[in-house]
Amino acid sequence: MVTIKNMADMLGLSTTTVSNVIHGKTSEVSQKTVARVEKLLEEYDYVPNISARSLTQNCSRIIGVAMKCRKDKYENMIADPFFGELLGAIEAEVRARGYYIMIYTADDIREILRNVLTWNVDGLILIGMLHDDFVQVKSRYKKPMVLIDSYAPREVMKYVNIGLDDERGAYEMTSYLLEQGHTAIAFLADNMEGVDYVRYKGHQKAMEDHGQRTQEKDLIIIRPGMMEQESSLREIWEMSKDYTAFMCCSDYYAVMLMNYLSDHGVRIPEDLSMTGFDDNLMSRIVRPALTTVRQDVTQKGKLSVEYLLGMIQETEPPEWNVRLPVELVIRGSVRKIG
Amino acid sequence: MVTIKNMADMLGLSTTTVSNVIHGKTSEVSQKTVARVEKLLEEYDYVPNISARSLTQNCSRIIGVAMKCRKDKYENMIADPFFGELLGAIEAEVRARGYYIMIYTADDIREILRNVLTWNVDGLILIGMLHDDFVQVKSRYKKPMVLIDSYAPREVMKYVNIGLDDERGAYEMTSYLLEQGHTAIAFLADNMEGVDYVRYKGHQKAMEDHGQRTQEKDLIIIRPGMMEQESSLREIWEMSKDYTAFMCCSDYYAVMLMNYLSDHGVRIPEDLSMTGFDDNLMSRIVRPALTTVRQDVTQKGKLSVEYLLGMIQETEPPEWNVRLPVELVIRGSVRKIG
DNA sequence: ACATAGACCTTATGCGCAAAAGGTAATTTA
DNA sequence: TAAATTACCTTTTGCGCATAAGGTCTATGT
Repeated sequence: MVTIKNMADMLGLSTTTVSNVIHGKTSEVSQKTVARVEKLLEEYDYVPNISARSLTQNCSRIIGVAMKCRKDKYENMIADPFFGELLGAIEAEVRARGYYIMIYTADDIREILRNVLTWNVDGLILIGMLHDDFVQVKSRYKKPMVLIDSYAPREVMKYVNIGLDDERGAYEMTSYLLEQGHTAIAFLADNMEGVDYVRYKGHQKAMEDHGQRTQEKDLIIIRPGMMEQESSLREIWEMSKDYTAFMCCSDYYAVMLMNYLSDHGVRIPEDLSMTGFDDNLMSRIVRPALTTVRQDVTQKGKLSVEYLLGMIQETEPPEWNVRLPVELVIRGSVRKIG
Repeated sequence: MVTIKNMADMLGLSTTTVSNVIHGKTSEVSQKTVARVEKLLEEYDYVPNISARSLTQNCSRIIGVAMKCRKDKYENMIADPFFGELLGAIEAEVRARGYYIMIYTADDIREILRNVLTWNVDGLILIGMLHDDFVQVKSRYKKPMVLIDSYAPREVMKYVNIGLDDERGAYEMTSYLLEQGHTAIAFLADNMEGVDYVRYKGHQKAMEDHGQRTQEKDLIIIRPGMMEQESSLREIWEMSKDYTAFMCCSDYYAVMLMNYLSDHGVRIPEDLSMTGFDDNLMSRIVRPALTTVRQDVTQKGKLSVEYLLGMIQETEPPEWNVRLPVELVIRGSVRKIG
């Protein structure tokens, strides 16, 4: 490994001078010396050691991307088209700005926290973080953070919170289903803590506004692994007989379900209408193509990096709570009835 | 940030003693002191600074994952289900073994190399690397490397090379198509340098073994971005009239194409049969479900980490050239003709 | 002629950690 | 009883880098 000292020795200079050239502080070095140093750096293709730099500057140029996930979902996490797209967008933007990303996934938030601290990351992007976990992170990690899809409570709003207008998205989707004559709607959600809770609220509101009421039994919580489990899928299939429409909180669930159901003779949308959320690649390639709520995942990722790097450079973000617009995308998975 | 020195000062000990406790070298420290130190470490939730450790030990516990990709594919790279799954598997395995991963993507291999060197990564996983680029990496990076889907030439076989039995996969698929009566087969590939070249060879061999011959015009090279471009898709659509089957080197291409073609009135498989490669989630959810060649991407990722970490710990890998098995998966996208 | 200011260097220091080398008692061994 | 060993510490050094604090020499002003 070639170091600044190597370069300095070869040139008969001090490390300071070489360092100054590297950092473009050329006002303090003669033109001639600058040229000599630059030539040698080029020749030996000098690359600084980030660890060393990180030690002195107390900044690592690393952006941490943390998402809590259950053990049984580890491998599927990044593979999930939604996360993949988001991560890809974040990665591209971070790299374009000369930073690096480090991905942390674990089911224990403390493990994530330990990793973040051990690397001394300059800023953190938290994806889908729940309240209790966020509080833990906040108590130990004092640098800038951006939350994505995290619905943190108001009192922690000193951190940028990027998400969708989830309530509106769900409201519009439900309204659309109602307009198409559906009233027996099952709502399939991940859990009732984060984003999906807000979506459910939007759904409820739309139902009420149209004179319908929601019942607890119509809310189906998808536990991890259920979509890959024959028995769970079967259960949902049996429930489907009571409904004319399934409203899912993600394209992934909708698509997996459509797949299973149509394999078992349920015709979509003739027997059952189906909607998703996100507008992934998947929703476009299935048949019937999925009626869903579009969000701009790339924009989400890009924006979060922009805001975070801004905060790292100590500029106040233009907004603390960003709600990106959603758009109803009508395709072929919903049938008009009645 | 709490450091070893902080801890030592609070206890009236030297940093060495604290460091020894941290590293479990308790034979050199009295029981009583060990207990005192451990209590304080726990209390303050001490986390080592990896940068500092990396400096002294000359190892970073980072595994670099590098893939070259063109500028116009940046954001789609990780989002691609194949890469997502692979990356997810690698990430899970690396984390389970106490290492970290850093992802490097760029269109210029020198930029990747610079990043790898700057972080002093302990080992490198190169995905889909072409020969010339690999030579460049090899000339500057001297630590263990594992190649995935890279078809490096024999002389560099000191590095573990993990891939599929691509030739066999393509051979079997072509044989199947021939058995179903197809002879007018177009072969859609990414380029003729890496994996796809070997697949094409397998295709050719099968054709020849069955008394058919391949012509240059039947080989369609998919340039980046083509699958997202109306004009290119239209071109391919027009070509489709000359064939009874399209054999694609990835599920992604097959699915995107199926999508476009069926939107334009081409019935699959009635008018055109279609096959993929990989057996992604996508291939299962499209209709008709895609006939494809299955590979175990998770196994691929896991194995590459296993081998790499083995090499880092200086054990010779059991194999230098790993060809994972492939399996023909027959679904509904190929029609029997004649 | 002497102070002052720049231009262009170097020396010294410390980031947090690991490990080699060096202590000092208490305990064992021959 | 002296030498050797052991148990349990500390001091010192250096990883590669950035930077504060010092140098020395020349040009400029009065």
